[in-house]
Amino acid sequence: MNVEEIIKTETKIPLKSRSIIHLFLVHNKVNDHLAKVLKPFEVSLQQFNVLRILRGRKGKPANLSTLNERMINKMSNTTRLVDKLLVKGYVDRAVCPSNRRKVEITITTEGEKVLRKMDRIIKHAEEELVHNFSSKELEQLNLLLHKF
Amino acid sequence: MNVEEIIKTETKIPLKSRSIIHLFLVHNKVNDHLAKVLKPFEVSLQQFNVLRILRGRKGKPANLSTLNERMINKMSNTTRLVDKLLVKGYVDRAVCPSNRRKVEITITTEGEKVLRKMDRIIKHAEEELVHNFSSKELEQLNLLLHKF
DNA sequence: TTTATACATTTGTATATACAATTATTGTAT
DNA sequence: ATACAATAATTGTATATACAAATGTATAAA
Repeated sequence: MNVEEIIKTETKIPLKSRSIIHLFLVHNKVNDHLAKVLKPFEVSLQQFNVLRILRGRKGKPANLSTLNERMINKMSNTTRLVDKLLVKGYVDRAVCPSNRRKVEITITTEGEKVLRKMDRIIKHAEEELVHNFSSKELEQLNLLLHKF
Repeated sequence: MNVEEIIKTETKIPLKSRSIIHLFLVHNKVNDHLAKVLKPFEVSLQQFNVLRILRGRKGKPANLSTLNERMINKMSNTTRLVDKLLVKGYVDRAVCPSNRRKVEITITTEGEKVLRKMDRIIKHAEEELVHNFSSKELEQLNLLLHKF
């Protein structure tokens, strides 16, 4: 993935800008690919992440704020995201009895079922995406990303 | 930027997934920051990129397909993006005389003027974002991103 | 108790984007 | 010249998102 070639510029880009453009290009590639493999399930990457978070809570319900905290893309409208999962039957939503301002969101067994299917596909996609990397290189990448 | 801390999980994430999540987190941070510094100009990062591409053509007009090619986020609706720049007076649009299917988009002097202002701000923002990196580390990051 | 403040979520609005369908123009084969 | 395919851009539709404002509930102060 050569940056200059992809964005079709003849001029050499300064290192700092180049790094950031490179980051965007790679993110787009990864994002597009993951979105594509989730397409058959008719869920977005965001929705998939919400389901994963809910499963990670092992039955303990999550309210919207905690959900938001754990999400990769902090977004303001988690309400509508959960709505989508609700109509698909993948999550339940109930008013929290101890604090009626809050809502309690849990994953349904149906949600867990499709999530297991998605897991396999996503795992495979991730492996494809990083197939050029050795473990050592991935460790190195994480160290560098950590500097941002 | 510790991944597990940010997404608030106790369980250790496998290296491959961790790398991808890390990539997303960093991208979000960078994207948010750049969008924020462009906010006062009321242009999106995408619009800024279009202006930069047009300037790079040094007067030579660009049509929508070439514009699309050079954009970081390939998007289907460049038309509407250019519309926004048009109402701001930053670009001109004309039908290509030699091939009336095409349009010719050029940056206006007003567009160039604001672009120069944005350049300074973006340069500064980029330097802030990578301030923890040495040149050598940035080179290394680029090499690793190249593997995607 | 009333009032104010903080909290948690929802809703409204504008913009962004993905994808498909449509329009207009050009090139080409017969 | 006509028909058909290819190209370039635009439009329609559904969904996504950012941001601000509004709603409803709980807590604290006077």
